[in-house]
Amino acid sequence: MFKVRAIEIVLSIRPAMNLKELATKLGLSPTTVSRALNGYPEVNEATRERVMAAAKRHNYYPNTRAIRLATGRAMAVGHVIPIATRHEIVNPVFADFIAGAGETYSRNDYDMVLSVVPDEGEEDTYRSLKSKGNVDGVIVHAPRMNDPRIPLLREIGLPFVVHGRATGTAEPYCWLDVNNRRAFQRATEFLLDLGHTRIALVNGLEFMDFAIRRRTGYVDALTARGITPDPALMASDEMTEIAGFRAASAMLALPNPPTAILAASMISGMGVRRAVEGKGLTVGREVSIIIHDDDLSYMKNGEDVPIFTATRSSVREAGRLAAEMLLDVIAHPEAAPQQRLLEAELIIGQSTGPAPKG
Amino acid sequence: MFKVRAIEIVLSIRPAMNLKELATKLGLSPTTVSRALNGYPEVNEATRERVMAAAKRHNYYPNTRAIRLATGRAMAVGHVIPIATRHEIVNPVFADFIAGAGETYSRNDYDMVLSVVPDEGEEDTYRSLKSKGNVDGVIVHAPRMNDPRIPLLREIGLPFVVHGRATGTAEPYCWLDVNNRRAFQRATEFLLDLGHTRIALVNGLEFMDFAIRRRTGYVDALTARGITPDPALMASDEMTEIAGFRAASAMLALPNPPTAILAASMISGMGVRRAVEGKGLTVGREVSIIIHDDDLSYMKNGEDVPIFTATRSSVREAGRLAAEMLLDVIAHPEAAPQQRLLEAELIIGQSTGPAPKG
DNA sequence: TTGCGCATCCAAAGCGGTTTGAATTGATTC
DNA sequence: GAATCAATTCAAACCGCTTTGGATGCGCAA
Repeated sequence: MFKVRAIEIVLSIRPAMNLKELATKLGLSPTTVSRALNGYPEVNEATRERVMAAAKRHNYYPNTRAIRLATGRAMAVGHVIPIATRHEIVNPVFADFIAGAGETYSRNDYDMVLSVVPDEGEEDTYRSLKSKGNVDGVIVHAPRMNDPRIPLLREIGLPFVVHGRATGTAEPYCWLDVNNRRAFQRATEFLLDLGHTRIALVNGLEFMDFAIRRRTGYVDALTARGITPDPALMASDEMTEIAGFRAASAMLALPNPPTAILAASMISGMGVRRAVEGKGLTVGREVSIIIHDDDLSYMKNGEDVPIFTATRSSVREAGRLAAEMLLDVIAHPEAAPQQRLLEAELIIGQSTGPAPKG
Repeated sequence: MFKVRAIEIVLSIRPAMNLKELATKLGLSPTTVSRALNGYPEVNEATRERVMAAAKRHNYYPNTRAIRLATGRAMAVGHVIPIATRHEIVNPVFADFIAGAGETYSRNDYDMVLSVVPDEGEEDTYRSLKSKGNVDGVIVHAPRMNDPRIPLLREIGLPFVVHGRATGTAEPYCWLDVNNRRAFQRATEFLLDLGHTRIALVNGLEFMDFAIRRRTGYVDALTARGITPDPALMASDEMTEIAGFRAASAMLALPNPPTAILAASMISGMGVRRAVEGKGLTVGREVSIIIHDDDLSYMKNGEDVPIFTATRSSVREAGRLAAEMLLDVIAHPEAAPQQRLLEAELIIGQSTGPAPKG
């Protein structure tokens, strides 16, 4: 009994083999072993193979902490998530973005570190992340108008990529965004082409940059066809089922109700649908609905919910691409800021149809 | 122009002040400065204050990478998220758990590192996390029956805490779980007390441990009152809106339909509600519904959705507590495995009422 | 034969902290 | 007045890797 236990303890306590030990075992210097493993040219191919084999055999893994200190790089990327507001991790869209970004980091041997901090501590977090050297760069989530994080990050010299854009920021910076304006413009045009003229917008909160752009696209499309946007047909609220339900219910109760509704997300779209059906109307006949579909992996349009006509853009893919961009920025800090605009595609589903005859 | 640019570059390139520099500036040895900052007793209080002040003034932050190498601790905790399946990050519940855990880590100056890896790579990930020394411990998510990760982690000696339990694992291990069996037992009893006898269960996938326990609780409660569980009233599927809708619709179409339905989550509960209303029935009168409510921050029962009667247990709080447990295990690796069972509370909402008179 | 270049390999100096083992000093004890 | 002790402080080793600046040996042109 005691004996067995002692052995276990020894086994679990024995530290992992390190470079020096491996080198000794091979009768080589740590320098050569390190170079052999890292693919440097100044080492004999036969030697390299011997080293690689030995490393595998003794399953040697270089200690990440030592590498990080020696190279001066963190090999890690940060995502700072403020709590208290209901718009971040809280938001189911966020999880998919993180999943996408995480795939990229895994492939490149980077760690993804999430910092969950109180709202007011976000700036301090960036500062300390930088000066303590925990990460090589960060992704900025959910930009707002004149977002203070952008000048801050530039000032402290921490590489970053913004997911979305911050209206009002003058200096160029790295970002990756979906063309929200164009997406909602196209969706609106699609409805106009179907003969709709009373088209409503159930938007997200309009201090978020993407919501502003969506409204612009919607308004532009209407205006271009000579239709004056009706404030009664524009709502702005959280993107929840109940908010969608309420906004749509109110609009449908108007003397001159909409025949088509644009919803900001799948969830609010479900609320809109409930409102329409609750009025005894049929979606796609009396009332058309178009949603924006982030292509969430746990809630596929047409799989988990009936097929909505939608402007679709995978937020997970956006996560992958934003992460790639960030790694690139980290590798080439002096390069000009990259910017990338993804286009959403218009998916025709069963929730839209010709405008009902007056 | 050039001048300004040059200054910027110098500013952004100048490395952060380090211990040695600070020590020199103070006319002290690095040893003393380090000790002063870390609260060791063998340093004069006057000196300590001088050091603290200087550190703040020059805003010195110790380099995390160096600390990690020197102390041999990663000061980081891992969460491994397999992709490909639809049950992890993918799952909106997961985000809230992570947020809760993240709060704990922030408070304790630990980093939270998320590894998003392909399903089949999960075991290798744990191995490499351990041998490369990236983390001091991990949280195991979504345990299944006879989960292979538990023996693996024990074997490689990486501290861990399981969120949930793994039926079939013999050796004791650390876990934190909600008493799912009791929660569903109580919910079922509550319905029985209201006079219901045809009670249905719309469960999650039953290879997940929590789903098994919930069914047990449900079956036990029925059996204890002399009611034989009816297989036609038990469904098991993804916890999506559409799955809830389909399962409930099928049950309500039976010759002898249920008068009450237990749903595994808020989302599937919404599907159940849609099915009930779609049949022209009223929730809380003809059909009672009880859901399990994870108290998700982006979807509050009674705020974003009408109030359901529910068994409630905050998954975010679970994240906080599990993280605390893990930090404790890391600090005292030799201690006996901790285990903690959280009780869900029964929230009485508007979705339940007395059984309709036959 | 000498010298140069190339291919290999290695000793040692970092990276920026923590921690061990002593040294220094002034006060206390006998 | 010598020895002892507690309070402070420091020099140096160490954590495990990378990287600089040589060595070493050998083939080959001069």
